[in-house]
Amino acid sequence: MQRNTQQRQAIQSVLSTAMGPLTIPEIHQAAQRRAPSLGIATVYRTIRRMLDQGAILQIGIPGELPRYENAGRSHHHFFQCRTCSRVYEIHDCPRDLDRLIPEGFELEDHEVFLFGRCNECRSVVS
Amino acid sequence: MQRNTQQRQAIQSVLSTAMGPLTIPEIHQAAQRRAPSLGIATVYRTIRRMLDQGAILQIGIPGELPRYENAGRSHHHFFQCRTCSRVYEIHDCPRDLDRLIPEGFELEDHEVFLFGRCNECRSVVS
DNA sequence: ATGATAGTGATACTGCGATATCAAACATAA
DNA sequence: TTATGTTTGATATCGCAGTATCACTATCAT
Repeated sequence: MQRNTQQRQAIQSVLSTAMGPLTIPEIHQAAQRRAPSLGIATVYRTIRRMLDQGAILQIGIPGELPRYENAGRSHHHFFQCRTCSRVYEIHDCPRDLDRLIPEGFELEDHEVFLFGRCNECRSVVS
Repeated sequence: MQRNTQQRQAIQSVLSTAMGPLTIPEIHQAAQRRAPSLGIATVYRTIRRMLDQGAILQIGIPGELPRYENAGRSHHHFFQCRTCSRVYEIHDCPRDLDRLIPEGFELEDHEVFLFGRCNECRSVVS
């Protein structure tokens, strides 16, 4: 039977308050604020179990480590800042994607990644 | 000085006639029709050199090996078939992506991946 | 034709993300 | 409080994409 440990609480808390999907190292670092001794193996184990249970989803971004976010959120896409590399959720979606595909093809799903500079990084004088 | 070998010609030919970006194993397998003894190390070396020279571009698709395509093509996106895993180019683009991003953010670039079933796989009786 | 040298193929090695191992620590039922 | 069995942290190990090595081969200017 599954136990409710400090470490798991820390990881779940980090994922619940995240602004976007996080990598394993990001989760590890953030969760150590609540559980200082947290080891990287526990992060991998916990994330894998949560994936198996369907509690979180894996998000792949080209050329990056896999990221994880809580399941059950509404359909969304991602914006990655080219300065700080952070990933933000976009709660909107392009329309008419069906018109893009060739005749005879069947569209089931789509992913949209936007890249640029986030609010915070733009306001830094460089 | 760079020499024009059978192996390089085979790899360039494969990339020029491809319907979409190819992985290293895909390039290796296809190029072996023209250069049967072609080794995988030569494919890696040649692709790396062509990347350095700007002759090809690297395309990352979430959860997949990197793919490569000739540079200088017009802006396009990708469709991946969930049955055969092949990737096709889409010569069209969603509009109005600027409206998706939050206030204060700056959009520089975008990637769109479509997933579904290609013409060929749909026509197979299953 | 031939010599200089860039390129090739086989394979050993590297880098690194992810997993397995195991003794110690902790959570929970009784 | 105690016993049981799950979880943890440190670290060894694995898997695999990609690179380095090196003897041999092929290209191409002469």
